Parts: sequence; structure tokens; C-alpha cells
Amino acid sequence: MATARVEARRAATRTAILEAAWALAREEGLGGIGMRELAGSLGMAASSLYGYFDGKDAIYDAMFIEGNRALRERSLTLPTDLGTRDTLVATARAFIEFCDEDHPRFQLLFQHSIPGWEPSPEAYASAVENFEQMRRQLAQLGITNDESIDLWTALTSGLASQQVANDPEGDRWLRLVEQAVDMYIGREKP
Amino acid sequence: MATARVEARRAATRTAILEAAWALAREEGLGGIGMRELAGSLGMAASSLYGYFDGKDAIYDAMFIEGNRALRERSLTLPTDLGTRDTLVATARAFIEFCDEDHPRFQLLFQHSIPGWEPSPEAYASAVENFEQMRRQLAQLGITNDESIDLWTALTSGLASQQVANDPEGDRWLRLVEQAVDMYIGREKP
DNA sequence: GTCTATATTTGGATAGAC
DNA sequence: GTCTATCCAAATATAGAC
Repeated sequence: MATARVEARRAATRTAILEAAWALAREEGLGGIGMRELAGSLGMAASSLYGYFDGKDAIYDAMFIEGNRALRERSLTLPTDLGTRDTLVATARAFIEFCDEDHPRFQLLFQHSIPGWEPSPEAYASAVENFEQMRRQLAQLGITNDESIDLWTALTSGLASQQVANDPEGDRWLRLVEQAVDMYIGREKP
Repeated sequence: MATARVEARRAATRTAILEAAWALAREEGLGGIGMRELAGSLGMAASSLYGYFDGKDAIYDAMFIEGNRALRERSLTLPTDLGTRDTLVATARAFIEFCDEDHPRFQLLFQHSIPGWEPSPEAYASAVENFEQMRRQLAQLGITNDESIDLWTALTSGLASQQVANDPEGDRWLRLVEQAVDMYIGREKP
């Protein structure tokens, strides 16, 4: 039966819609995504989008999940045989670069930036999954203490948010990563 | 002449409008501020607001300036005779508490959270002024290096954003302040 | 599945009387 | 200064023909 082909075509269109949505967000900001404009950039009518997504919020949801998956896959490509210090450096650097290379994605994933929208439970689960992955990666480096983990998230998210907000396209905070990691692993010594 | 009285009344109304805007933002989020709703909460017509502000963006601008002034004044009440370590602890703690006690204010001041709005040059100047004040305060503690300052802003803003986003009403990141400061001032030692 | 046409809502802003 | 009455634009979403 042709169901598989139909399904594949449908999935391809969904992917194309999401890609266009990201492109639009990069041009005009997350809030600038409109159903007409989005559909127009694909050469289709706004009403056709509703055959693929339940509405605008569903599109944000799909983008949220996609963004989290991209981060998860990025994290999995990191080397793990560098020793604690260099692994942390690579991890932090990858995270900041991930945030800085796509600001709308950063805002969608980590800031509550869209008035009236919050991720659905399923979408939120993808964020939790990422957090758990980070937890496991830190655990492999011997970092299991809750406070140590919280301090790590504060440090990396602080570097990322400063980089994104105050020096996009630059590296003013990115280049502080080594210093930050050395500070982090050297803590609690007198 | 009555001009002074008139002017005072006008200023009072402006203040009342801003206060109502903050209240509305706390209830429904920054994006939830509408001219009708804002005016309604004050018992006036939406069109009357335009006698006091040029429009919605001007209201955001005034809120931005007011928020920055509140932060500046808060910073000036901090003790300065505690020694470097405890002064930094007090400073960081005050900053995180400032952010956590009013989330819309935090979003307005530190995140680009309103689609289509950015502070006017005058409003932005109030943010720059605060940054310069922080610079001076750090300088008094002997911290003048640009990278050290950037690392400090990353650390404190990271703690604040994690606290606000992931544990509002709690103190999960707030209570890491001492650890974070000790880590910060102990850095660069082998 | 995709289109055109349109319903519906919302929100900022203005006109003009009082 | 404040109101009522609108205007205007943008945006989501739906109906129904093809």
C-alpha cells in the first residue's frame, strides 16, 4: 500500500515547515513567526499548515523538541577521553557555541520568551531528558553532588547568556571558558 | 501659578500608571500588558493613557528605566566595609534576590523578552549607568581586569537566571552564593 | 491536500465631543 | 483631560469548493 510513501511525504513537509520556521525566527525573531508569513515562505497557503500542525503552539512545541534533540546530539559527539578538565572545557564550549549560533533557538529552549506559550508536557520531557543526560556525563567525571551540578549549570548558562546577549558574533565570554573551568574544578581548595 | 501643582498631579498619574503596569505584568506576564486592560485597572479609558505616554513602547521604556533605578538604589545600600569576600557575597545575594523577587522586571531588564521592543537610547543609558556603577564597586575591591569583570557578570547572572527559571520561590541557587564567591576569588591558584 | 474567502479576536492608536 | 466611538492592522483559525 502507498501509506508508507504518503507518510514519508507528510513527514518531509513537516520538516520543511519547521525549517522555514527556524529561518523566519532567525530573520525576525521568535515572535515574528506568523502563520501567513510562514506559509508564504514555503509557497503555500496559511490554512494548509493546519493539515500538518494543530496550530502555532504545536509548531513551537515541535521546534522546542527539535532544538533539544539538536543539543542532545551535539553533546553526544563530544570526546570523553580527555580527562576531567579538558572534557569540561569542551562541554562548556560546545554549549555556549550551541547557544550563540542560533539565538532564537536559545531563547526558545532556555528563556521564557514567548508570551502565552509554554512547552507541552511532551515537549518539556525532551528538556528533562537533556538534563538527565548532562547529569550522567558529569557523573562520569565524578561530579555527582547536587550543588556541584547546580553550580555548573549556573556557570555555563551564565557564560552563554552573557555571550548571546552582549557579544553575539564575538567571543568575549566564550574565550573565558578555560578560566571558568579551572575556577570550577579548583574550588573548595583553601 | 498652578503649573507646579498641575505638574505634580501629572507625575503622580504617571507613577500610578507604571505601578499598575508592573502589577499587571506580575499577574499575566510582560507580554500581557494591554492598553485597554492597563487603563481599565486604573478605572480610566485606554485613550487617556496617551496623555501620559506616547504609547506602549514608551511605557516599557519608563518601566525599564524605573527597574534600573531600583537596582542601582539597591546596590547603593550594600555595606562596603566587610572585606572583599563578604562584600562580594552580599552583592551577589542582593542581585539574585532582586531578580527573583520580580520576574517580569528581571525579564524586562536582562532578557530580550518583548518581541518588537528594545530600549530607547535614553533607557539603554540607564542600563549602562548601572554597569558602570558595578564596575566601580568591583574596582574598589581591587577587581579591575576586564576578564575578571566579565566572569563575575557571567557567574552572577547565571545564578540569577537559574534561580528565576528553575526554582522561583525557592533558594536552590541563591544558597550557592558563598560557594560561588569562594570559587571566584580563589581562582588562578594552582 | 490545497486553495480562496472569511470569521473572529485582539490590540494599538486616533478623532472629536464635552 | 477624559470620555465614547472608531479605525486600522495583524493574527489565528475555520469553512467549503476543487
